[in-house]
Amino acid sequence: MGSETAGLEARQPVMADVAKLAGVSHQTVSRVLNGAPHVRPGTRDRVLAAIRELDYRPNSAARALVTRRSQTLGVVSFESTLYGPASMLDGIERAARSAGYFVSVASLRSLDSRSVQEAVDRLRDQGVEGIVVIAPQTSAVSAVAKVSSSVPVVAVGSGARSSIPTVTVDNRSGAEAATRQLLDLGHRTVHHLAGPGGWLESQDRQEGWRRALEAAGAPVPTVAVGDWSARSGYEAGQRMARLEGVTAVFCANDHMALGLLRALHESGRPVPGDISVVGFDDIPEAAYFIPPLTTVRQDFGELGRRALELLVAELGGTDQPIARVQIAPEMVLRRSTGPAHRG
Amino acid sequence: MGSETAGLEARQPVMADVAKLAGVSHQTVSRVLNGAPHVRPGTRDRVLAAIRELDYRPNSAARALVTRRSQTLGVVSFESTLYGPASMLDGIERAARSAGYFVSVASLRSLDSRSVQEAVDRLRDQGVEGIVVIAPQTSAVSAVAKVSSSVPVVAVGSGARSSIPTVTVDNRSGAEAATRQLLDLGHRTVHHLAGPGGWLESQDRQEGWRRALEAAGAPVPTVAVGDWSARSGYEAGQRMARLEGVTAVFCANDHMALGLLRALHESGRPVPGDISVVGFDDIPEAAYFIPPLTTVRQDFGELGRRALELLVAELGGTDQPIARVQIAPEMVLRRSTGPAHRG
DNA sequence: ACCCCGATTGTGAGCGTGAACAAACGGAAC
DNA sequence: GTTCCGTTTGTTCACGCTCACAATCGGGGT
Repeated sequence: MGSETAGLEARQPVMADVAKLAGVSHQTVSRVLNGAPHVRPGTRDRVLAAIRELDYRPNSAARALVTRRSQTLGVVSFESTLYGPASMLDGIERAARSAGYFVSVASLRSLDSRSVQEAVDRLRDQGVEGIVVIAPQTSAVSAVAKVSSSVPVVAVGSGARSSIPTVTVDNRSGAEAATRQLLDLGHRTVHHLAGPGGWLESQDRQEGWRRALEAAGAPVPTVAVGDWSARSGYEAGQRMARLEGVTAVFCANDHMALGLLRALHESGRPVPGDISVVGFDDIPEAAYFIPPLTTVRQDFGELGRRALELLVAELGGTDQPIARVQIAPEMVLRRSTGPAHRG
Repeated sequence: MGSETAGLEARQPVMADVAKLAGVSHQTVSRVLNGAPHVRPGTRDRVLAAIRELDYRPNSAARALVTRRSQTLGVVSFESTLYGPASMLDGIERAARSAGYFVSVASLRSLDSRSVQEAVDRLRDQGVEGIVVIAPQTSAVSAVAKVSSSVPVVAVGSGARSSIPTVTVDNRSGAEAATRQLLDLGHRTVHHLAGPGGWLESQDRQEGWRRALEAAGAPVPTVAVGDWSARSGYEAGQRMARLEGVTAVFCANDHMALGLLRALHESGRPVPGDISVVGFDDIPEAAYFIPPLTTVRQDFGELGRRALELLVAELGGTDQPIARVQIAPEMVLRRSTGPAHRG
């Protein structure tokens, strides 16, 4: 039976069907599909015609089974709702596509090690060939480093001091540039609204800020700490507005800067007339804050792309040393910064 | 050879290895793994122990090959960098996970039909069982409807008048509520900054706005058109600031509202003193605009979740009629709206 | 005319799993 | 003690593809 059972519901055509229609063996079809050499052009054409006619599509599971390659990469991401992570994911996906890979995502509920473990396991169960982790928190990265058995892993957006390859923006030099920029405008010192503890970005940006101040011989004020949210920036801003001698603030990200701007506005402290503000990230909205925000741009898409390149290289086989790619951020000057008032 | 070749690099253990270690047949291992009945508890325990000892993980490709189910769903998304799409993706992923599916993403370069076709094909080649499309533009949705052969498709975020199941926010009633809100505050009429043509959201929100005006017997001003970006909102705002008689503006999204707020600010038109502004979406930043933005909240995560539920139901088999889920949006009152000034 | 070699095509095996069927087991009913 | 039936386990096959190898074809050299 089989061939003559012209069942009404035609099952998906398989390679053998194409072969029969083209009058060749299934192996020849396979050769055409995989671009193998030694196929006579005429034969190839007949096979391709048969493929089109049947609308045949190779079964990826069967292929994966025999080649042991799923053509799939996994992405673990944490707050994928935010602009940064979302952009990195986007960059990763595009790069993966052009490298011939599919992308499967697993988002993290929380940042504890168990949750990371779970996400990575999930992806491994699916048979991904490699994993990109978008999880900028110290704990997540170290959790991943522990887990990384048997599947290559690359961290992106952070994790510069872990045992796995990473791609990040140079947070330290970005923060330094921002701080120096303010000092150059004549500010005696620069206050800092940092990100939450445990995030490498927070640490690095804070360190860059501190270093710039010290290099200039400026006093180092107490650090305010937020949680990246506009709300936390707002609250910090209310506190700072009451402080004496604050003329410049470097915020660890644009969202907190947004909240800070509003708090200063409501407290009657004009920006930049009274206080200058700098952010970090350059989210698309930053140019439309009131006033437009001077900030440090990171190219998240590029980060994602580079991370994927790194992963693909690693998959390539020749195991190179653990790579640490750092991308230089770029200062974007807008109207939230100005010269220190003579005071 | 084979069994005695204790190769240094141990290959991934397979079911047979587990079976041998546990002293059972591979089929029994399979039964344990799939929770099949009729396995003696003692046997199950031995198998589980063997699985743990070898750190065995089932080969998903082999399973997919034989069951013809990949346990994978695809997501096609367009501007996945924006808050809305990113949140929907997040919601989809979470829901998929708890339904036992993996999620594979394919982002669109552009919104033409060819590009959509390409993305869908890509996912089908990967063997996804169903697809969620996050692509709120008319053309994309209709392209998908054409393509949807052989794989169930659900559209989310838009597409309320297509031939495929959809999950959306009720844009019309949201826009109506926003407009009515402004009219109730005493404004003679409400101007509208619409989204770009070709987007269903734009159309529906504009229609809701118009309907509310007509219901109140208010004049219907010319519509300004933006492209969702803050920049376009800014430009529209500059134009509106020069117009006579503008006391209230309903923007089709929060980003444009942000730009509009800045333009009004720079033109010396206080909000809400001179002009009231309402947005749509309630992005997390909206509460920290200057002034905080009154807007219409959509729960993007919920949209994603519902879309996935719909898709899973469709996969369930019993083909139900084409579903149209609409979620009610919610007005969020903040300080960007106030009573019309007398005069 | 015959042999050799590269180009081209076909054949068979096996990837790791689940499904169908068969076999073995063990207790209850007679 | 025998029969019957439900529980438990094993055997065999197929899923659709790629890989290794064998077979065939065809032209150039001798």
